Amino acid sequence: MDGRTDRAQTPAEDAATRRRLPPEERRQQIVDEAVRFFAEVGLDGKTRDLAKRLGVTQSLLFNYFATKDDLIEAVYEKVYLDRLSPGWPDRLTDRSLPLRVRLLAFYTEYSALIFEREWMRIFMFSGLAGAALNHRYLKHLGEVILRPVLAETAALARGARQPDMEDIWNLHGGIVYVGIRQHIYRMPPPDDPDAAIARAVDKYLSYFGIRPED
Amino acid sequence: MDGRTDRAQTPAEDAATRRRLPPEERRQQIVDEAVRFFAEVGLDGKTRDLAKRLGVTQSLLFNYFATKDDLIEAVYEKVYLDRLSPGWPDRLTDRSLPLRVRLLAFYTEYSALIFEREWMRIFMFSGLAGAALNHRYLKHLGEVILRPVLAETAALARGARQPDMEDIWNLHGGIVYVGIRQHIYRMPPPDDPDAAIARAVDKYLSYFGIRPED
DNA sequence: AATCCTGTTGATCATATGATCTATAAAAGT
DNA sequence: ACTTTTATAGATCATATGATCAACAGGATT
Repeated sequence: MDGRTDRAQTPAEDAATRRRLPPEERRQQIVDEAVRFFAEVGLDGKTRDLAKRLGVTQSLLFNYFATKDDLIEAVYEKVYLDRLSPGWPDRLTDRSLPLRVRLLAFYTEYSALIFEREWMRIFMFSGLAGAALNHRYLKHLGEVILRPVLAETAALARGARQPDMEDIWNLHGGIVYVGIRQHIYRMPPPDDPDAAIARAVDKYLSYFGIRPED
Repeated sequence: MDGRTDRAQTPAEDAATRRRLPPEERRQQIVDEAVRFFAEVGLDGKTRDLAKRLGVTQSLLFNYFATKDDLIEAVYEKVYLDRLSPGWPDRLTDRSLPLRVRLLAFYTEYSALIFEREWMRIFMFSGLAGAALNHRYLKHLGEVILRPVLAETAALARGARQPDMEDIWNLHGGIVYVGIRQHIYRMPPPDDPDAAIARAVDKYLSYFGIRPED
């Protein structure tokens, strides 16, 4: 043995992760790590494994969350909340700008938010589990984003072709699928995701005879 | 108590599920039910619950599969196998037919195969779990379906616009997303899925200046 | 420096879960 | 009818897992 005393603050322990944190801070720390953890291994991840990652006892988790389900609920809220900015409906319907510009702005920002491993995977896990928040989110998305997009498209569409909701879902799905490929199936991302999005939007608009400057 | 003897073949037991089946038959029965079961509850479904569904002891499962992972592997094989018919590459590149006809035929048949709850959910669960078969399938799909579609599109594209692989993935993703919405997120299906597919294909073709008769 | 509050640990419980093994009984062979 | 074979059940094991609780110790207050 070397001369070091062994009453040590174990050197393996992260210096930044000091013990005895204020409750709110600890709670956030737990939720943050839980998001990463459950996103990786799925919602059946074990509390002991999560605790190990946190460098904390498994029993501590139950000091902050009465049950594992409560913890998962907190993960859902952390992940789902503020993912749909309240400003978008207005911006999507701001007819002082061409629809193309509006759609590109929306999907560029939105994809930056959702093409993220944690979000994509938690969303998928929770969807498969039939979580209520998942349904609410999709309903909300349909109402505040997709339906306005439909209305804007219909207003500008020229020719006999009129969009229906299925067309909007197709646009949306084609774009979201980029993130699914990357984060769920772990395929390599496109060279230029923004370019891919732009082409998807252009394909969509041109199908309804809407020009870039419309 | 009533007068019935209790040595009964329990009336609850399904008459069709007679005991002591020939091994191959029993094995298939187990895999078939396992597909439904794991598709519903996820790959962390418990062997005891599966056995209960089968009206069989939990220990019997381990007579047919050494481990639970082996059973899941059998589920994967059952589900993944024969999902990509070997005839499609030839049919997709058969230039005696318009590309539109070929694409519609493919996606109509393909969607009939994959817009199925068991497939969709097992595919997603296995993708999230990082299963090797999932990667292989997607690689295969890219090689035998999407790449030929790219080549066919490129051959017919008029104007400056040339398709790249991302465009094909976008077409594909937009269509597959119909199934994801329906079976993963449990949203109501489109009124007419085939019509939705046709519009997706038409949108795609028209973007590259390909006419229906090309 | 002594005291108090409470965030954290360590031991532990009850149950769940994958897996094993022997006894049973259904069918096939003779 | 008797024997043999083997598919299946039932009991059981070892470990994993969510959850509980008393005891400890960090750090603020006095």
